[in-house]
Amino acid sequence: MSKVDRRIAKSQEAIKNAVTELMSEKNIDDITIQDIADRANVNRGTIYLHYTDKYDLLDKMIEEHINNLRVLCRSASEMTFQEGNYVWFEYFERHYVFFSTMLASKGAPSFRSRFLDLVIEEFKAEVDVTKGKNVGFHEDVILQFFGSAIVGAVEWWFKNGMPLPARVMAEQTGALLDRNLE
Amino acid sequence: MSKVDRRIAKSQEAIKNAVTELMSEKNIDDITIQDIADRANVNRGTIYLHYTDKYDLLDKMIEEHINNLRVLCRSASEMTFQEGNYVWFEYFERHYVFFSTMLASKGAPSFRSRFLDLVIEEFKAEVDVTKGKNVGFHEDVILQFFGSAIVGAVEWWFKNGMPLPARVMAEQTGALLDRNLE
DNA sequence: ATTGATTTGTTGAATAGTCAACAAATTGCG
DNA sequence: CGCAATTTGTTGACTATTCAACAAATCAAT
Repeated sequence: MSKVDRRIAKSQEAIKNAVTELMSEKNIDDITIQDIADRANVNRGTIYLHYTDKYDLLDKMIEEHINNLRVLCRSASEMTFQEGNYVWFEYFERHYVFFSTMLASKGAPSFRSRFLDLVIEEFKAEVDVTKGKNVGFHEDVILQFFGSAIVGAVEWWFKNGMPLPARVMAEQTGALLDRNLE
Repeated sequence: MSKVDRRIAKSQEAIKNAVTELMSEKNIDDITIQDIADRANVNRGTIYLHYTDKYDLLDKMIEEHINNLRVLCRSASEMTFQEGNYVWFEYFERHYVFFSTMLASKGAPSFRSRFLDLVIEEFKAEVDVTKGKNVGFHEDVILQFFGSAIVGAVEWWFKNGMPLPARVMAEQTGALLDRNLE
């Protein structure tokens, strides 16, 4: 919580927003540092002050989103799957541009698996899958199975331009998880 | 023209936007410098770096808008009144929050007269009102008459929440001016 | 009027951002 | 391929912004 200098916060915010915008327009490899600087209204040198290169910047952005989701998870640990999922889907909605380009085929190929890892990690922490209706199953099978399921649903949601409200997505995926994991 | 340090431009832009936002929410006298700094996401000291106080800041904003309108006028000097007015009304529309709070009774009482002065000044520069259908009239009477007319129309437009598109306002006021001044 | 709280305007030191210039690396095209 | 143009990453000097601290001014209510 140590107070970050306001200038740093503003510059990084502008830079990250610029990247997400640009990524919805063209492939990451076709984006130059100068493009980012222009869009962010920041001197090119400022970017090097915080990131070693384009990919480091993207990595840090991914890292940050993953971490925000992790925090959301912790704060929602006492909720049902339906409520908890809604918190996630709200976050997705708020960062639509980022997630939809990230999950689109050529955003950052690594993102999908980072995302899946997080989902599974959180399932593992929140649910004891070896009790109840899932006795006898191998834990990793269960986790991989339902982790992939939820990630796939999210992917579908973005690729089809969020055809359902976040609330509905949360309720339906939540219900499916409840039915299988609680 | 590109010699203003980027940081100065960004800070001033943020500060001015913050003020227009805040002015649409409460009276200028109820706005503290800290309010502005918070909204602009800028240190309080930064404001004093550019403006001596709240009212100086507001003055400079007014000055700038008046001047922008003046420049627009020059660049539109070869147009008909209808075309030229459209340029103005587009500018009004783009800065809706500012103009509507400025022309609202409690905005800045001085603004209306500054605005009227500009309109008259530009009429004087663009139109020879003593020729044609206006021979025999006193120039200042004509200028004051039609200056007030256009300012009043703009005022009405803002106070009623821009009930007509800028294009229509420009066409109608433009036609009325053409009929009387050309 | 006397309090206590908020806002103001100013200071000085620390630092983030700017800008221009540079060489090295990469791209792209005939 | 080879060459020109662009992009990259780095540097150093300069300056705008930040932040915390301060006393003075203003406000609000008893």
